[in-house]
Amino acid sequence: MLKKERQAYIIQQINIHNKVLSSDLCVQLDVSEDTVRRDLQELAEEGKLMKVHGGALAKSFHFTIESKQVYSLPEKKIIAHKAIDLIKDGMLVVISGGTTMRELVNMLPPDLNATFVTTNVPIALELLEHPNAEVIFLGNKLLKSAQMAVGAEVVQRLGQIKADLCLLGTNSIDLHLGITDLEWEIIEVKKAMIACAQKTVSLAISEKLNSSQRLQVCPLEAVNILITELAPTDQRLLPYAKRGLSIL
Amino acid sequence: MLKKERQAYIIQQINIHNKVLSSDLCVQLDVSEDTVRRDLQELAEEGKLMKVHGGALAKSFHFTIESKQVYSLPEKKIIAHKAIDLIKDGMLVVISGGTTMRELVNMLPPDLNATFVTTNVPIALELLEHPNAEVIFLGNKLLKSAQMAVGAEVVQRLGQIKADLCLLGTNSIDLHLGITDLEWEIIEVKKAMIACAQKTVSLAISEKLNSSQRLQVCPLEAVNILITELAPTDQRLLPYAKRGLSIL
DNA sequence: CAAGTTCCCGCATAATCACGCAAATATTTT
DNA sequence: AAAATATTTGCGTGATTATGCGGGAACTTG
Repeated sequence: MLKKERQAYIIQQINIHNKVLSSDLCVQLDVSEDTVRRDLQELAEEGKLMKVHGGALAKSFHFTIESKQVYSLPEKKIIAHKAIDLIKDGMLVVISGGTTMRELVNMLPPDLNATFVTTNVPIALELLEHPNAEVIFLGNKLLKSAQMAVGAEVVQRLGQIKADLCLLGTNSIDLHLGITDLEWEIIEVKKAMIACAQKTVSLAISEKLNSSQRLQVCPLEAVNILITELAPTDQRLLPYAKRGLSIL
Repeated sequence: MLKKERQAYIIQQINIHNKVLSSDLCVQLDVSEDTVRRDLQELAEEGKLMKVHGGALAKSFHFTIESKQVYSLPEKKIIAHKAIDLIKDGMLVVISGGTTMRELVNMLPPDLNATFVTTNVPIALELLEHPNAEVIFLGNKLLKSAQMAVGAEVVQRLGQIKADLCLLGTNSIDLHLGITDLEWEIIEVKKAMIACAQKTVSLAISEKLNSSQRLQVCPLEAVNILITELAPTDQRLLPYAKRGLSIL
């Protein structure tokens, strides 16, 4: 096999998977690791990839990683961390949008092998960076304000899914109305998300507690788990625990 | 055996296998390696192949080795600008992915009132920034390498659409196979895009001209308009014009 | 911090290449 | 047709390139 061929193969792999491992390549290409490393180095010098310990990454991959880290409130990280523990290999997870959710996707362990269903464009993009996640985007008309797909199509297709988990970014939650939101079209989708999942998890910063908007997504009883940045024993969470929610 | 014969044979082998080894050729042609090397050098000077250490590669091979462009080239801006003129108020436009297309979306005039259909996540995100564009994302399983939705669902839903324009980011186009691409799933979607639109526009940097990949998206005749960064009168575009494509 | 990878460096080997020259072949001129 | 000229080819030689291997440094991970 010619050197250029090898290098073309490497680039191809990079374009598909966003990364390559030297150890994989030297088996696939049937050459020594040194040769692979030399190839990677050359390609790196030509600016076609980014060499890292153990292999190489697509250049674009690195950029998106660097350009993240902008919207990271420490509270959101805590919440995201708690929620990630709920996701196990093989699960089908429906997730909504929001910056907390983006943080969560960002922090997903790379070896996690789960399938994610979403209607939110930035979330989908973030999920695509994950090496092992399978991503399903339920599309239709996109709502600009929420950067997500909405409408009957989406609701209908959600109805055809049986998910293990529904992770809901939550704008407002209180004891009377449960989860509420602003726009009719968003509510319809969130309702469908909750309906199709076995367990519903609400992710909310503590400041969103005890606030409400006009339209109800679901009553408090429809939520199984509530995650905030607070300790589960915090005073403010007590009323929610009494209503039967698990607090994390 | 005559020199011309030998060289014709070499070209033939290149066309079949996309590569030749000097060592193979000197056995097959029963000449010394020097002769083979001299032939390859000549053919390389004529631009008919690409000489590398140990043999030669098809010219088209050169393109598969190019990695994703991260920054937008000025050529892409020229192309985007030409394409934008084709989009009028009230149109339904199907658009594929790629950096050129992203450039295009970015440059859309803010007062344009059109509807866009896409299956590409970054494009959708970009379109959402536009104040007046209506965006429809056809979703399903997402393909990581292309950051786009693929599969039967998408193809089927494209079939239900009647679009005015299909803007195709083009990886490879040549006179023989028309538009070609790398992955099967991408081709299926692009085919459906072309089928549902009244006019198909191919956007391609001139370096993509006369290159081909393994899988055919559509024959040249299915393309109505070809846009490159070159002047429409450029020599390199003449053969395409003769085949009935409008050149912009 | 300790084990296991991965990396880097220099060297040995083998393949490939470039160059000059002379023999063979083709082309042109006389 | 013979001679002169030009082109092509093969081979020898030495330079260049590609690759694998060993050993020690550097990094990763638990």
